[in-house]
Amino acid sequence: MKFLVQELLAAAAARAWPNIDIPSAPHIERTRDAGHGDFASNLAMTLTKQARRNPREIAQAIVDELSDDERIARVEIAGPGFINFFLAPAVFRATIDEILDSGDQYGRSHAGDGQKVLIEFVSANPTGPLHVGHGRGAAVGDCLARLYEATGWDVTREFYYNDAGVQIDNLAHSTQARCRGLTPDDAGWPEAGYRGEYLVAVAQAYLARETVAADDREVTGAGDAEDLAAIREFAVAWLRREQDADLRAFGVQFDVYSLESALYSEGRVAKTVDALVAAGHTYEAEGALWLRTTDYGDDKDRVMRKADGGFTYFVPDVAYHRAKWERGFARAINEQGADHHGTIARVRAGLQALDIGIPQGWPDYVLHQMVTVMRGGEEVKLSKRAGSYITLRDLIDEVGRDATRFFLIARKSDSQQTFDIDLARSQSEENPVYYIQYAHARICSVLRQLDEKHMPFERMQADYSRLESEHEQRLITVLSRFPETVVTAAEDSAVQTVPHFLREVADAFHSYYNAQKFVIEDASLRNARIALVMATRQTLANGLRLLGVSAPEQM
RNA sequence: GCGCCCGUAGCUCAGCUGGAUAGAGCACCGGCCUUCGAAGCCGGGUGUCGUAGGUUCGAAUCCUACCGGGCGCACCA
Repeated sequence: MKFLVQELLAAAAARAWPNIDIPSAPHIERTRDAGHGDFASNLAMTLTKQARRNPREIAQAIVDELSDDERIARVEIAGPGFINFFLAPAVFRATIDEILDSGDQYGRSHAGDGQKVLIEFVSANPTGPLHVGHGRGAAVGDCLARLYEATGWDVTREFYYNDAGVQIDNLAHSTQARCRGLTPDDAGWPEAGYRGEYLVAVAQAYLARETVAADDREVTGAGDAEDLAAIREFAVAWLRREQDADLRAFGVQFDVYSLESALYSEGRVAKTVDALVAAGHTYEAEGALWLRTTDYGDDKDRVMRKADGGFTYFVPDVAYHRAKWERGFARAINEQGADHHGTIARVRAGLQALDIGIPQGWPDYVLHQMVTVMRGGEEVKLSKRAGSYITLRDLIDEVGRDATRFFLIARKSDSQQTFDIDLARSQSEENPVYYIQYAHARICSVLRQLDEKHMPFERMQADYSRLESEHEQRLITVLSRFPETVVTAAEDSAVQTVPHFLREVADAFHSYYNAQKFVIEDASLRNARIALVMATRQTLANGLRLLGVSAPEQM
């Protein structure tokens, strides 16, 4: 609906002012005040400089060129030069049919035009269970993926991890110590080893020669406490399996797993270094090989090859992203914790220095800020080494998958968040997710009632013109905003706008529910109301699906 | 010290590609179940939009400085 007004306006403006650059999608917004119509545009005001006229004159010229369209009832020029559009009531009512006809496709669009986008998220190294921060990444990343799918993109969900570095060595040594029956405070426990109890189970399974299968690997324990390489393989597979299980319980799955070790074994790291040297952006100093990332906006140059001959982690990062580019992803989004923001500038700089045509701002980053967990009125510290922290699994078990996902998505990802477990549990009824799910369940209940009373829905009988109450108008208007909400949420990576929107839908519906009856004799009115309510149910279900939250038929 | 993010009602947060009187929820008070589910609805008030400047016809929104909080600033990953 918004897009319709936008098109008409752009066309009229182009006719009125052929010599001026008119944006193809001029700024249009929903009005807050019904007296200002349904949509308003400030286009005329933005053209004052170019047109050298006052905004009201410009607006008048545009309005004069607006083509007649039965869907637009009236256009007004108001205030300093706003163009206000009043839509024909039939347009709003047509939304109901549009939703019912589209079904689970309502809200989907083709803006992405089938282009490939790679969304990398979670990417936790397999050294321990996933914690709440990973949960936020999983919720946000998966929601982004769903938003991109809904707007016509060909989405790949990817998980990148390191199975061979220093941290994994540490994991192997810690597991080996557990195999030998050591505990963290014993003599001989590896320095800075992972102290978590979870490694006891890993050690036992390894010694018992169990087979573990993660989504991307399968390993059988060798049972030999002296074989560090075998322990490493086994521990990685075990923890990957745990992560996969937790993610699956959270409703998140990946299409591709990428290994840092593969970048080495496939020669991509070496190739990247060679390419950077060949491009002339490197120099040797203090025994190390440096990349002049400052040429590309980084605040200092970065070491690529250390004095000891090893590469810094920055090199595989660049090699990895180069591979993403070469795989054909003109758009790539990295969802990660804000504590990694320092790597953004240097990864992009490294990609620029390759001189292979990668755009400056590629890839995109969506960062999420820290989640502080509160329990019993106290902050729970996230210390992996001490082994005491709230895992994603704990949260799912305690507050449920739906509430956890909803909660982690409901606020802007670049704001810090406090997750109060006690609050989420004890007041779970007041959690907004239930408010929305309840609206859905309530509608299903109404439909069941009608079924029992043998009042089947007959769309041909519905007279939408009888949906005149304020509640009905408001509900229809809110529902009509869904498609543009999805587009904007995807474009801006603003996942929190979806839960917000759903809150409004539920709000409009609950008010309506309390004000009007649906099980009534008057068939033309009844069917119209049922149509509206069914459209509401569909919109709620589609919106909840974007969040990965269930839409229950009863609660 | 440098960089990034945040600072909106008592609390938790929307709104931020500038727009017409700044919005929700929670909490608090008072109503509403013989009628489609009260996990609901209706009514009641709350703001120096961190501070100070600047740009603009117009600033919570953009710019600058400062204050406060968080996170980064390795030849660790």
